[in-house]
Amino acid sequence: MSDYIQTLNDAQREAVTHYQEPSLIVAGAGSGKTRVLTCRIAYMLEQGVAPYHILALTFTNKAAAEMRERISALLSPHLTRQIWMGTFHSIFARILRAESEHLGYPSSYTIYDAADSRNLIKMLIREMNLNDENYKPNEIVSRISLAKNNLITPSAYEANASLLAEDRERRRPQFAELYKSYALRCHQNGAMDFDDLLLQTNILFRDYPEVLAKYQQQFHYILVDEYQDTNSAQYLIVKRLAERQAKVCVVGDDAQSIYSFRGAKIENILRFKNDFPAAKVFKLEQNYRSTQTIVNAANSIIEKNARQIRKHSFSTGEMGEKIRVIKAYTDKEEALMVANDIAATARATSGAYDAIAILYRTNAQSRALEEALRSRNIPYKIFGGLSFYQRKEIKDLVAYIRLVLNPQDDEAFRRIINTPARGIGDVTVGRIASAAAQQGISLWEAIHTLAPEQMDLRGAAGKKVTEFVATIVQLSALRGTASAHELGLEIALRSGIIGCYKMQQSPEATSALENIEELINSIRAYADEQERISNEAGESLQAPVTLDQWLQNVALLTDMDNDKPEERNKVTLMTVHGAKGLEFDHVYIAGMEENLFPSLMSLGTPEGLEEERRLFYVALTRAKQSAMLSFAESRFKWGEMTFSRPSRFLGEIDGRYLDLQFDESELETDSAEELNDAGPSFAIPRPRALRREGQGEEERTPKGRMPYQGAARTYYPERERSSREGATPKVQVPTPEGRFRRMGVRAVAEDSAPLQGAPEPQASQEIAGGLQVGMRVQHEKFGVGEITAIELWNGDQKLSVDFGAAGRKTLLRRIARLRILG
DNA sequence: CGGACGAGGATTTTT
DNA sequence: TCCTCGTCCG
Repeated sequence: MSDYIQTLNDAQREAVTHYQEPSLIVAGAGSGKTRVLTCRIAYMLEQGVAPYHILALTFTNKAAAEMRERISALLSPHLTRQIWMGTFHSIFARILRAESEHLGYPSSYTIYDAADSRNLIKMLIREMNLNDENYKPNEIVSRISLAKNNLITPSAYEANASLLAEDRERRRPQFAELYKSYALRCHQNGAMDFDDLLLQTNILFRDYPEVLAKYQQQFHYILVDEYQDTNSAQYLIVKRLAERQAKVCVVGDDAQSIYSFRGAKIENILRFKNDFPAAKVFKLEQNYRSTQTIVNAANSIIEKNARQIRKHSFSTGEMGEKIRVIKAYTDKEEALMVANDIAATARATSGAYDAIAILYRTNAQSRALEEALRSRNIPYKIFGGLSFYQRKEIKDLVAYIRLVLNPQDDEAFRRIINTPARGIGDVTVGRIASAAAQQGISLWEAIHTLAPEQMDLRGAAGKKVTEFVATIVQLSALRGTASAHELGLEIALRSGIIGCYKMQQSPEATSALENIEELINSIRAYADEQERISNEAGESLQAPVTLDQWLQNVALLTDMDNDKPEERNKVTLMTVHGAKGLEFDHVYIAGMEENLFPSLMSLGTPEGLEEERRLFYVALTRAKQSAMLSFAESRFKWGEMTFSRPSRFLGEIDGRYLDLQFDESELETDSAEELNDAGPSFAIPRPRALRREGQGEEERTPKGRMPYQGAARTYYPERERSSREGATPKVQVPTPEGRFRRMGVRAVAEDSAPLQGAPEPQASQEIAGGLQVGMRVQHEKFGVGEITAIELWNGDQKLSVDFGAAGRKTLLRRIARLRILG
């Protein structure tokens, strides 16, 4: 038996060697899931299974690449290469290319990304004269996506009375029509969106049994990674392929299902035993990644979920340090405290920044953290935001390539017909479009085959269009002779994209040029790589790699894969979603607040809350050695100061594993209130009211007023009157913030000592009884002032105090230590 | 046609 | 706050 088998634990070994049976491998966080998967495949190959009978499906290119690499390390690359291994999307994109004729698509069909879909939808909404109020492009796109993921085709949609009724209720009765035109237009353009890759595969397998049979015979073994994240379309594909003979093995962790908003169905893994009654269940429960503290704490959270496959994760590692929980007054202070702690951690680990990650629920939280890290000279890299392939210059260049390779691609055409600006505006494009529609041809075919006059174009417009045609024709002619990257470079040059950025001197233009260069290099790298793979496998590539092949590949790429050397040894900042599958020695989870984590949007349903809890579970289990959780009592959100309470999740962690660096009562009371506040409505009213009132006041407020005040709920007319003092508008927010910041730095500088300024545990009623409008109070810094307004806020009081010369301040009762003078 | 400016909207996002 | 979209004007 091979060495690698010996190194597995019993549960892992069982899961690896029982490859002849349909299996569900429930793999807890850090339980060596990838290892089991790769060993299982390697073992199968060793046992004589032919690689081309194996289908291994992942969700990310990265996961597929990693697996391929690891199997190659165990066995010959030649074998590994022949495994059908890749993402759902790339594998079925490939199958769809081979079978495209059945569905009436060109085999070189284009793959639309999210932006393409959205643009097309927007255009259709405009064409159909649907008002924007009830037909918001994003909503339409996501509803179409939802339909496709649930295998509802346009005609099925049309025939579904309850869906139609739903649309009528939502006042968008023409949605079905819109969906139909969208699908039709995609088909005409020779394009599939991401969801189509799965939907069309299902249609193919449904309508062409002989095609299905072919692949059923092809794949004897089907392995699916991250099964908890499969959607209905993916589920059905797997089920269909497995119907005849294939042994299905799915690997996943229901506790880490965090993509329901993209159609993932946790039910797929929960009900796997029903679908495959013969399946054996293997549970990998030993966590090799984290300390006992972290594993136990994570267990104590996930226990609260009703729907799950019960398992007991355990660690035999060190107990490890407790999970620290810290409180900050503002998001800025939170960021500084985190940064300071990271500085200390890095010092203790001789500057191993890459062992550290800061995770957060929303990308918007990254800014404050970034600033704090910069101020402490801590190197960091940030994920999220625009990916390489979403940048304008890249999308433009790719659109040129698309059009050169697929003349049907109207979306690409529209994108570049006037990019860089060449004087072909909406009017001209409109005329081309109506001529094309009349003839039933694509936009490119129209300008390519029709004379300008036939499109109602004369003078300058016609001439410009003719020039454009000439450019594209020239480029098309190069297809036969130029290598892939030469053609790419020619396209970049002759399209004028490179020229237009070279003319500008801005840093943006420079970076755009660099990106273009990188894209062209990537074409070359791709071709070289393909060649290398062939050589390694002992085959010779019959034909040189074409740009078509690269394009088909690139549409499904994201830039998560390539880590540049200069990005090493830096602290990682990313959303919790982005961190799935990763691990770090030290993890900081910021923004542990109600309505943020768990997100406000998720609180409407119990399922939503459970998913947030799983998300938190994912976040915590990224940590190998230590975790620190933080929350802020106030936070800038969309330019407005908002106030929040600590996340209920903090209260859900078994207290034995926590090291609270503030008074425990703050957690208990807050989360207790939250839990008693039954029903889904509790989370919604407060912010709504907040925003509405804030906006209402804004109208009456001079411009430049700080949002801190604009957001305030106004119970007392005094407030409004005092807002007349526009003389010192700007000092109001910076001042309290500056105060908090100083306090924060001091608190962290004192290292592990409890935070200064932690409020005395005091019932809010008592506080309310203690203060009244008109009372005089003394503040340690601002001196003596008079209370002009009191608002109740999240169980605390927000005070407006006029300190005379020192200005008018807004303070939180709990935070500001005020002496009452009477 | 295209730049400039203001209003409005803003979870998470493997493909 | 910050990004995107639509409108207005040169």
